[in-house]
Amino acid sequence: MQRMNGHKEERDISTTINDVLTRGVGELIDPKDSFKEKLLAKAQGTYSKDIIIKFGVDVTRPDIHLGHAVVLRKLRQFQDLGCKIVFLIGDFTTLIGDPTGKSKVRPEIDQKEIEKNVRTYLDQVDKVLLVNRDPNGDIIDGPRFTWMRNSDWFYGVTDISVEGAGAITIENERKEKFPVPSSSFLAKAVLYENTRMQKSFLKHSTTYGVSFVNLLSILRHISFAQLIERDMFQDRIKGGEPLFVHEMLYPIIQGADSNVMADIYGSCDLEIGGTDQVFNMLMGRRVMEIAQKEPQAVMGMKLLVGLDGKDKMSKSLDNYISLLDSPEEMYGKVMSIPDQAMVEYFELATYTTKEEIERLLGGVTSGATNPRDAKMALARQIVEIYHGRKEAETAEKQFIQTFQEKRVPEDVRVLRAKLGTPLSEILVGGGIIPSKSEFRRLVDARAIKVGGTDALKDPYQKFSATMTLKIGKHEFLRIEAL
RNA sequence: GCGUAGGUGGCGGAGUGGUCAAUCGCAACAGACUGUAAAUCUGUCGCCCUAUGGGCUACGAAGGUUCGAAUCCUUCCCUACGCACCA
Repeated sequence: MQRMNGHKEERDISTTINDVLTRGVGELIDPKDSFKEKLLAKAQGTYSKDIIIKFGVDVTRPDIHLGHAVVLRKLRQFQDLGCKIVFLIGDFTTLIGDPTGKSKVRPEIDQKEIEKNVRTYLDQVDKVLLVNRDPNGDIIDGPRFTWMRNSDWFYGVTDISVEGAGAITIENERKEKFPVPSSSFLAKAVLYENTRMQKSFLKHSTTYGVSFVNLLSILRHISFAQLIERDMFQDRIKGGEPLFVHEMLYPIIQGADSNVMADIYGSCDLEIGGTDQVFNMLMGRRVMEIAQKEPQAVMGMKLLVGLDGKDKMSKSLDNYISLLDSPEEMYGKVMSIPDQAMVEYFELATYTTKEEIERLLGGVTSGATNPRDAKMALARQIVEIYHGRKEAETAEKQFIQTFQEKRVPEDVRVLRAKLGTPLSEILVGGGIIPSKSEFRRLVDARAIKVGGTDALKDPYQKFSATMTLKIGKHEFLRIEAL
């Protein structure tokens, strides 16, 4: 009996693992299935080491959107299989700068901005992942999750400056204070975010530093041809566009990250990212091989298209659904995607089984199901994942009332203003409309409706009594007296 | 280092002394139609001003010529391509 049960479980685990390794996966590089075997062994309790999974975070845009969530949700599945996720915050790489950006920002300012972004980013993580936080809400090193930043090893001590001489001090058990020289490693640790530098890293700091010499010894194994074989680089060269050396170095630096992580955690078993990151992640394999370590497996997740149904979801194209969006916003945004994008959204953004997806979309093709209803099911499910069932139902109800029955929603944003203030001023001041010129255009286009029905015609109209405005397609707003 | 071609609005790309806030395409926004889908059609698309008009800021940067400059001159910065240098 027991033996049969054991068999059954084994098969279940194996199916689960297969599913985790395929669903939503665009590319998986795992020669000889060595990573898969680790997963199996872990599930069976025969693998005692941690399975470390690296995810590189770009902190230039801290909002997590549904596209990122595709990867995060995959990471969650790995957590459930017993793996440890390590976020590698690419703050150093970000700081070197995106060459397409025109502005030359001062590093100190940049560093602050990055710091803020790191916070924002990490604050959202537990929408999907299992993390441990201390009473202050800061993420602490846990069995299933931790994070680190590559500036920890790419900065040299000489890169550190201190505001005001002797600003940094340490205190011993006898409450005696000692100034810390700004050039010391400790000062660096204190300076950098005051601070959570990985304890394990601090202990071994000196051994993991990525010195210029070390970097060069890696570089001498990688040829120019290997680097520029990347599509993106080829396109640029053919297009007569500039390609800077540091950009070519990016993949290698990312690879060095994997290598350092393997030093710190004992291994770096898998790196996950979008399919657009596969080249970079493969470079991690290469660097690890050069350093004579077991190379990481690489998993490239399919890229989720944005609301336009064409380009990949990204903040810069403003075609994204943020995890911080309200249930109503989220629901509405999902409804606005083109029908063709539905399959992909089901596969990448929900837990709906393959069979269920096929059934639903089969119904749409045959005409038995209204595409709208399939999409509503999709929207409901996505909202449910991030906000819960109740919120999802409310959002759906409100969507129906607002857009199918054309009623003004009950809880809308409220702006308060003094009586007699021109509406234009209130809306621009409240950040609803970017400029007064834009306000005038909207008025001319009859795009602002009072009470949801009558178009506002007078651009100079002043605020006289509580009113509800509909601006454009989906912006509702109430103005109340101050 | 030398030479050639360039640097214009979110992107592509016109314009080479006044009629240029800058043709056009894409993107975006709004209206109509709809399922807040797609497609289509129409309008808008630097900022400010109670405006069929006026003002301000902008064509890599800084100066200059001119009544007047995105357009001419000078210097500087940046990019691509070629040559040279170096092997």
